[in-house]
Amino acid sequence: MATNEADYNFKDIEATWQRYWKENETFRARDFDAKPKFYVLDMFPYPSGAGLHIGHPEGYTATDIVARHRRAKGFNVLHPMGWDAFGLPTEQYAIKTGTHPTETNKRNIANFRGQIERLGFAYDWSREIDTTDPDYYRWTQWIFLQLFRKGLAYVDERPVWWCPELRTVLANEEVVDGRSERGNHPVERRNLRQWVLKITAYADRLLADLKDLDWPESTKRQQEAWIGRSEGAEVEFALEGVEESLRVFTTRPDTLFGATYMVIAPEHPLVEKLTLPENRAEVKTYVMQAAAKSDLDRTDLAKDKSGVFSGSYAVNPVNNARIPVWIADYVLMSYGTGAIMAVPAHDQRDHEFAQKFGLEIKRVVAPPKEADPKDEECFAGEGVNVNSDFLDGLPTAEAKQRITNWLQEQGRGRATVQYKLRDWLFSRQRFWGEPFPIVWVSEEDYAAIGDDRKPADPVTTSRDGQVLRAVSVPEKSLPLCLPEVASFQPSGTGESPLANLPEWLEIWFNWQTGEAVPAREPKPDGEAWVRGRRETNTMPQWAGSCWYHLRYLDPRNWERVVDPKLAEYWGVPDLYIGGAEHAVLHLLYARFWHKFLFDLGVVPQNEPYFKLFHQGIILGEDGNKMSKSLGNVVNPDSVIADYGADALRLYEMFLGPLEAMKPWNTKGIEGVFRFLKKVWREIVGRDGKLSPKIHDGGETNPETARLLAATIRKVDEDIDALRLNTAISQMMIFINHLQKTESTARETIRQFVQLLAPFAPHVAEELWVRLGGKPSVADAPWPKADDSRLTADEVKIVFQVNGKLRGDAMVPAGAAEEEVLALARSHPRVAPHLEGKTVRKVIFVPGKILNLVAG
RNA sequence: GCCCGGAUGGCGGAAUGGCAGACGCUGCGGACUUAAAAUCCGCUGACCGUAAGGUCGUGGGGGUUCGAGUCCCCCUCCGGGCACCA
Repeated sequence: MATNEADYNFKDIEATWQRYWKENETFRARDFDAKPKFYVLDMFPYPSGAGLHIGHPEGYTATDIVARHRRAKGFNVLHPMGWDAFGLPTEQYAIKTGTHPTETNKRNIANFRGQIERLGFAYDWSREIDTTDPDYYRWTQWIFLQLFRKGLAYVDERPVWWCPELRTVLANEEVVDGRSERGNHPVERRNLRQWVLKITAYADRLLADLKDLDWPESTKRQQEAWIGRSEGAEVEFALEGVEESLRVFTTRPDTLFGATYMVIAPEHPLVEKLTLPENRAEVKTYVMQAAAKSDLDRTDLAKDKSGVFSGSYAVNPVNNARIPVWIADYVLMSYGTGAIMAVPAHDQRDHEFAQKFGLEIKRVVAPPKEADPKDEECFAGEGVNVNSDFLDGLPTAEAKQRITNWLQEQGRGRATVQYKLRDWLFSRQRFWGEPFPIVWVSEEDYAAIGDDRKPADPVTTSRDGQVLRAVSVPEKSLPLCLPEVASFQPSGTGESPLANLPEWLEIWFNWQTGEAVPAREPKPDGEAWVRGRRETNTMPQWAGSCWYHLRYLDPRNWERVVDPKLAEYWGVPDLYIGGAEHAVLHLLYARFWHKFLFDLGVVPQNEPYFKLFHQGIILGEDGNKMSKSLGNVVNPDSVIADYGADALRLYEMFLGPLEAMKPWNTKGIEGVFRFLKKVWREIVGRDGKLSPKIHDGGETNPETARLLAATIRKVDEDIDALRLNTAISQMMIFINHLQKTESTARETIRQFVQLLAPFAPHVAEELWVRLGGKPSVADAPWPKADDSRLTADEVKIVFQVNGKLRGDAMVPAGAAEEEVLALARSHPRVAPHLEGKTVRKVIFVPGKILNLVAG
């Protein structure tokens, strides 16, 4: 017991019970316990220097309530917490102050952990993980090496997003409207050599398996749209005067007869060959302009079409029509084949282009009669083919089939599927990330190195004219730790600060043991030593969070990512709660890695998160997003100081539906604080002893018994459905009722305290003890609702006349229609409305309503 | 432009097609107090009415139904996502 105090002293109570939970390891999850397991996971935070935000406890409280509820219901609950600690702010701080990120990180984590502990969450801290801990990133590197060996990690020079402010490249997913997702800095296209993960190899599965996931529909749709599967056909167009043919992708092969020109992207490899001498100057200018255009300009909302004629012609395979080949930046090199057949009569973009440049528009699909006549000009819908020779009269779907078969027979095309999803750009030019466990060696040395260090197809680059090939360091030698650096500034050459460390970078490398010595020293003896250069890129912040849900199962395992028996026992999270902002970043990447690990046999499930829920955003009191500049930021520490953690937890849940965006209201927290004080007063008398209202023996007040049963049932169901706001309302109704009663059975109030415990655990522990319970209340089995109390002898029937409420009456539960009808007719408020009318129809819903239709 | 989600008192919100506004906040009135705080009690959608009671009312318009906040169609506004992806 914390105190013998008469008043609700949340400070003492919360400190006491937090200490109790820690000392007794109350929330330790037991491996292989015979109870059914329940794994509930929060998206782990980035431990920023700013400390915990008021939004963090929202999701964390929700999972905590679920975890404590499940525990009370007899589950072996795993509820862990950790740190997604690689990231830019820590590194920026290091650049500014010279403080090593490890130092900053340690401090920030201690601060975050303290804040989280003061909220009283039932985490199993023995499983705490930190993505920047070499013991953790060792396994991030290990998974990368498996990807590398399977050919799913490769190096490619390609136009990538470069952020000059951050001095690093960013993935597609990290760029929003031409700006970096983190920090909102402008980004530009640069051709750079980068590590890329072949997430596209999993595109079909990432899409198809969405159907098995219990996720918010909007998030599933976002992923679906991001993966962007479209079925269509590839068609080969012969080119005049050029040997190569031009391959295009189209989703509308049925409109092939309407193709009146072709467009290739300015970056298309055939631009040069297709440009006739007299067009050269113009094309060159255009291509250069397109290259200089920022992507924001290129995808500008105005979308003013531009392009130039190459001078060359292609041949439409279906009718041998000669059609001009244009170069235009509305065709993207990065999608499909970088070339299209333009059908201006049936594609909006082609139509705009054709109009602007006076190109032929040939209609080949007749719209259905009900189509909007203003679509006459350009009809992109489905209809019936016309002007299409052997396709005439066929509806779109059949025409597609027919022409695709024809192309296949002619060897001029085939059915294909395209995805919008691009491979995942995986390298960053930063210090504070996982180093790639990769060494670059010469072609000759590569040949001598064992196959278990290489992918089937070599990953190759060139440096200063020399061809280099990538080999993995031996798994046994992991982790490859971040070296000490003098400066955290990126190198001036677009490489990470690691490139500034010749001792670390240029090495003699023993490919069998992973040992390395600086290259300036003499080559050590032994056959396995080769000259090597380390990879200087580091992994993006997403890497560590791709698999952290697995490490919690077995956080200190030195031999494996996770013990298969533990992976089997705990499985994947039964509930995952976190923000919706990760819909296509973390949640897509983690699915990819998890599926890959499934394929390797490391885990027995093919998806990491079957049930996902997004908590909403808590806005400032003024209804705006909380921000320092608006001065509307609410600090959790000061709320805890003023009202306590229990009140904060309760209030965040009481604000509204968990998934909703809702404003903070300082007055509102006083309401839940008042509720806690009322609960306290019902149990603790003014003298600090048990309230004299509490009696032993059974509950004597039938209404109390009924309301208790209803409350148990509602709180139970609401927690399962994450309707935590209405669960709290119900508890308020219950306590308001108790306040009006003369006396309450000890057992009644004990059960109520159990219901409160997941929401306000500290005060519940304290009251539980004061009621004679043995700590912890978390160990007490969840109360069962006495359903017999819920079936009343009498029910209220509402009387309506013509659908309007006119009165009500209590009737015996099983009352027959005739009885109720008689009551209604004679009801003083109903009768006047029936005067002079005949009842034409009676609708009777037993136990609910009697509606008289009269006229 | 396309795809989602939403709109309910002064505010946050509640409501298996069946009493709209639970619960909380705010406001008003009252009790306790020398006083204040705290606590407790009552009222608190709009309009008409002394009252009993009545009329209206869930963004707007239409529909289905004995009955619609809830289901269907159209529109407005707000939020989110995608956006030249062929």
